Amino acid sequence: MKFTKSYEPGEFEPQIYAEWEKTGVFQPRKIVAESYEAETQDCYSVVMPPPNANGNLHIGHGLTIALEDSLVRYNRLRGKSTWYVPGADHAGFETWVVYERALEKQGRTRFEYSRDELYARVWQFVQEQRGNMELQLRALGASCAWPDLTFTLDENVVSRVYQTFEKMWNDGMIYRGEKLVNFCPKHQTAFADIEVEHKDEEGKLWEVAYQLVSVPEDMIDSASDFTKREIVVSTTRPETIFGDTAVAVNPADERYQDMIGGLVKLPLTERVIPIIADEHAEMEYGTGAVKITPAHDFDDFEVGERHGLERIRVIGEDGKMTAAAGEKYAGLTTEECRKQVLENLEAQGLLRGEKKITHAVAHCYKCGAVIEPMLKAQWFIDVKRLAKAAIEHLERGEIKFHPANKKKVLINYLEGLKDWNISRQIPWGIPIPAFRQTETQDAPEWIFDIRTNLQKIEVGGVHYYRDEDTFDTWFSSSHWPVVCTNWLPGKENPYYPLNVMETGADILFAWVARMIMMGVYVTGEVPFREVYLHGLVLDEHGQKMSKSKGNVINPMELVTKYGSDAFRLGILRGRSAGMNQAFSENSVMAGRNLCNKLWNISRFIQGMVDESHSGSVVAAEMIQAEAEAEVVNEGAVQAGAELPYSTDNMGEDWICRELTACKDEIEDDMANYRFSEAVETLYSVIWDKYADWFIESQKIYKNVPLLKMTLEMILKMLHPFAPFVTEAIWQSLSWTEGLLIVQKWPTRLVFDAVSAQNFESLMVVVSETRRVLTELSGASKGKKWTLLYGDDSLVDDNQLLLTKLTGVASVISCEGQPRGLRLALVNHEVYLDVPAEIVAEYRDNLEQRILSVGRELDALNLRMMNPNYVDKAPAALVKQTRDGIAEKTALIERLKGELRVIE
RNA sequence: GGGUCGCUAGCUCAGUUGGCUAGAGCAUCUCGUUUACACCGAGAGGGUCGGGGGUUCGAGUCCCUCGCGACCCACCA
Repeated sequence: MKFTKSYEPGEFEPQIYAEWEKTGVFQPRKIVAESYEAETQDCYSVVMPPPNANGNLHIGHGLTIALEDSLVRYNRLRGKSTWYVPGADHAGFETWVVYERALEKQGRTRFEYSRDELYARVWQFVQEQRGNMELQLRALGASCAWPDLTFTLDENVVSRVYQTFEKMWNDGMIYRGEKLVNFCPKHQTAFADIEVEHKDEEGKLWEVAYQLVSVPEDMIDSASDFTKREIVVSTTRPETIFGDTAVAVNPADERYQDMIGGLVKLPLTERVIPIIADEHAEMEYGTGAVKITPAHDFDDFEVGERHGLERIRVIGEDGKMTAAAGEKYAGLTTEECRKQVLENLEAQGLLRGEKKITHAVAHCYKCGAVIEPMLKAQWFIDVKRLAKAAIEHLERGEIKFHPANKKKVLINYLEGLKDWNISRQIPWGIPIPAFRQTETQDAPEWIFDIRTNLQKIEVGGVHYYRDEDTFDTWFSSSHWPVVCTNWLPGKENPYYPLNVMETGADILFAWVARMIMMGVYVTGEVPFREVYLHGLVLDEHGQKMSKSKGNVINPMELVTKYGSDAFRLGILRGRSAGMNQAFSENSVMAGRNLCNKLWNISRFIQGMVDESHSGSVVAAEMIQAEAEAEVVNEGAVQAGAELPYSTDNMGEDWICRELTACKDEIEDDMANYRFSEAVETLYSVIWDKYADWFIESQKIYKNVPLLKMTLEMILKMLHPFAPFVTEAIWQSLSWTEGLLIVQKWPTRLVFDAVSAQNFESLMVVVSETRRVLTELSGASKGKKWTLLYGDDSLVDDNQLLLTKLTGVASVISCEGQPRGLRLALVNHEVYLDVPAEIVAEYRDNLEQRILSVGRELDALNLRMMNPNYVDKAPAALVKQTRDGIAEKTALIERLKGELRVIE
């Protein structure tokens, strides 16, 4: 391959990915087999949160892949047998909604088909749509084990879920109960608590008078005129009046003491209901009296339980009033009914007031419809036991969280968790393996059986009928780490628990909590050792992305435009665990620029390598020989150290030091999931250090073996984050072999510390010279000045390098006769040989500089004058301050000397 | 009602256990046709770290308090 002038990601990415995949490097080296001996230390496992099988990847997936794949590639380079298991989600409800919409477009409804027909149709639909997301994962560079891709409806998933269900069934943790559930009338299904969205909304609180028809006997005297009396209740849902079975007041409420135990006539009906005392009624709220509708309100349901009240369903699953509401109202929508009820109450003079209030209203998270609390027989899991065990493992510190505070948040959630409704009335999902004795919806006897492909089964001569409901997808996906790693009871599995679970912070409760509960329940172990939660990717202004706002960023467009690596680098930068953070194309552009920079660094190095093998080698060697003649390499390499190259100048020791520090930092960052910092470190070492200083210095002193070795090291270190460009370079270089993806992570380099330090000192000379030169450029544009030096061996040894880096005409000794402008350097005697009039022009700058250094000096002196500081601060710090004072004092003296020369 | 997080340069964010003159990317300004790169190079400007108080020799960092913003949980009729 030949190096083009700039890196074109599109020309490399597809082929490179195909080659990785083809050669099998994504597969774990160690597989789970009968004879496998566990060497957990060598294994590293991550499972992908499964994207919707028939969907497209969004920006959140892009972040997930960037994070997970970086971890996986980093650990692969570190020699681990990595297993990154990809997944695809049948996404029960999500997909069902999409399918039902498509069905409706054809003018059909779900009611025209049987459950099995619908299931088959959605299966077909998903197969037709499938595949995009998998291509997109490849485009993002996910180095996952494709042959092990797990679909959430795969046979092994279903059978594992059934085993758990059976275990829970036998453990008495599953029960069927008629309880109030969150029901979406649009989608005709129940939801778990976690799936409903509460939104504060404007509403109205009406006050309705209920006439008393009797009072308790012992109070007959005090309420002799009770027939004229009434009790005014407060309600936000007058349409549910037909379901009222009591009016509740607080037992401590003096206003209503004499009414407790009495009866009222329910307005608009002929029914008579009791007045009861219950803590649920708050004295301060509204009138203090509340109507109780056990079949349509979660609180009232509980009140009803406590008082043994009847549950009357007045709203049906279609969201319309039932016959129980009376023939005048049956069939009306709740909204229409409310209107009529209010009108009729008004007409009868029973409406006593109305005021605006703000209250939380439950909505379907998908369609926004108001959730109707509905009385339904459903399967529930008694989660107390699950939660308790999970909390115990969490409190023992078996899972490390990033960010750490999420552990507390999770425990807090688990402690208050209520029983979990796992029945869903949608056909697309895993059928619940339960059969009832009768054909009607509810039956006294249920049995567990996994023959869910049959509607009717026979057991011991008795017929049983399948429950038509499916599992909540979170019930099956809570098994994800277990099923993806093929965990089996009694069998060693070095990939379970996972090393880390990476997913969005938004599904901490819905998914992470359930995986932990289920993992502990099924395997007795936590399912993962660490959890990394990423926040939401917001748009560039910090706004949530949404279709309606039109600010959605498509990751695939960015990949096409700037390359996969650029996208990955861009999305990782400036991002930390658990935080919702803004994202813009700018950061992707910066990533693209880095890729191009590295590409050109490599192109340049390849050029030097080629040169050293060709005819022009003579010229190169001459320069090098010339350079070496000038260099007195004072810093000896550490005794006993063996180097794969020889260090000929200080810059080489310096870059070895910097690259080693970089390597250490990346290891530290990755151990702590500090992706952004790792990328930042690499960015700075490649650009600000390697390219700006080392490569520049290598234009004078060529050390080809070192150039090769350091470039390889950089490629390896950047590979986890920018896999394509690094592999493309690796493939394009003339001397490298094999695939970069399976190379060995670099080791520390040996360097001479004194030499490295000297180079840094020289860098200061260069920077100062450049700064002064730009400041002078106005008056003396285009002229090339000479740099003079006095008693300065470091400068003396590096004339060529200084000339190259500063762009001066030459660097020569002033031979004891200093002239021109002295640079404001503490440890060096260097002059810029400009005429006196230019030095005079520099006078203002000099004065400013003196003032500024003076201020710094004052600050240091002030610190030293504080006896407490000298006493209590660490000695090293105090010494530093002292040295600083000495340096700055000397510097000021010099600058003042300059000023005197000018005058 | 309970809880979490954030407020640092024009923008988006770093700043790990308190310690040199608070950093980066992008943006802005000046200069630059040095044969790896204009997806570049050299330089510059820009912050009383949300307000107030406290602890400390020393606070962006720890504590208290107030303000603003975001999010999560919760059955207030």
